[in-house]
Amino acid sequence: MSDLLERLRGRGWRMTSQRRVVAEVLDGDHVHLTADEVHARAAQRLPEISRATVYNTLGELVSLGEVIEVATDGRAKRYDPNAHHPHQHLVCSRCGTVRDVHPTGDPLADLPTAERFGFMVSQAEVTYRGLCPSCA
Amino acid sequence: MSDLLERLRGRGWRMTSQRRVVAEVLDGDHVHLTADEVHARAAQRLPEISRATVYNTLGELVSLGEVIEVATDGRAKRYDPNAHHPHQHLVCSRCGTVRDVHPTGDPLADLPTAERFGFMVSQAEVTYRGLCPSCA
DNA sequence: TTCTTGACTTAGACTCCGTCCATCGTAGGA
DNA sequence: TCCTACGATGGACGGAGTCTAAGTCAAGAA
Ligand SMILES: [Mn+2]
Ligand SMILES: [Mn+2]
Ligand SMILES: [Zn+2]
Ligand SMILES: [Zn+2]
Repeated sequence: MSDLLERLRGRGWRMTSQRRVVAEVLDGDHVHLTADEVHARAAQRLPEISRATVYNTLGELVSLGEVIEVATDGRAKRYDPNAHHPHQHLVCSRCGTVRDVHPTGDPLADLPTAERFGFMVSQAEVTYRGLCPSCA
Repeated sequence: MSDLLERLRGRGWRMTSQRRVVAEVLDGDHVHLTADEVHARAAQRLPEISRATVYNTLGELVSLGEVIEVATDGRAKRYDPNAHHPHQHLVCSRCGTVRDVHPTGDPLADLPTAERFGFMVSQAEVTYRGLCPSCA
């Protein structure tokens, strides 16, 4: 993640303290924070950072492919910096905990042409649901 | 779907005109309406039906397993009466159109025990994304 | 049939998540 | 050092969904 800042600079980003702090908050694996959680953690280091800036920065990171947006069912989207190792998610249906998982097999290959209805299918997203050890 | 009303009566539901109309609107396969679309169609037959009642009825149908809730990424949830034939969804990333699809293979079987982290995994939901013929 | 009652419906206020906008500030090149 | 276009700010705004208090009515009892 330390080289994320380098990659962004290389793409012509102005390096502001706000963007630096958001990138720092997203450091690490198995991080799946909501925008407001990112904002809260960023605000510990940079108290006056605004929600709008967090949303803007997250949106930019997503469209650069540096962060993945994970939509979880009615609640706020989560932002996942683990964008360079494709994976799927296992979600606890009770408490909402999210884990990265790596299933075998390619779900895209499991969708026959006859079942594509002329769509240009580009992505298959698998969400496993169940009860986590603490909730079971 | 005609026997849906029977099943509901059997479960002790009061049969109101509002519930009847919502059930009628959801009749058919490949129906994936938002709550507001359900409300609009229901209001053609029963002009004074309220949004709250539509939400209540849809929620009840979901928890009875008669309708499936399909969360599509930031937009409004869609309600799918095709609950008794398991299937997955193909979503247009541009216009949001939803199609039912039937992939081969079982994604649950593709998740090794070592990748389950002690969860009691009970469900795998696959969302295929791409551009529909009109959007491509 | 009429009565009774609690389940159901309603309108609108409210919450949550996210976007937009006008204005201000500043990173970084000249 | 100065300039300016890019970025930050906060507050208004919007869509989707929930909640509540008051009114209505389905359906069983008599
Ligand atoms: Mn992840
Ligand atoms: Mn469907
Ligand atoms: Zn849990
Ligand atoms: Zn489309």
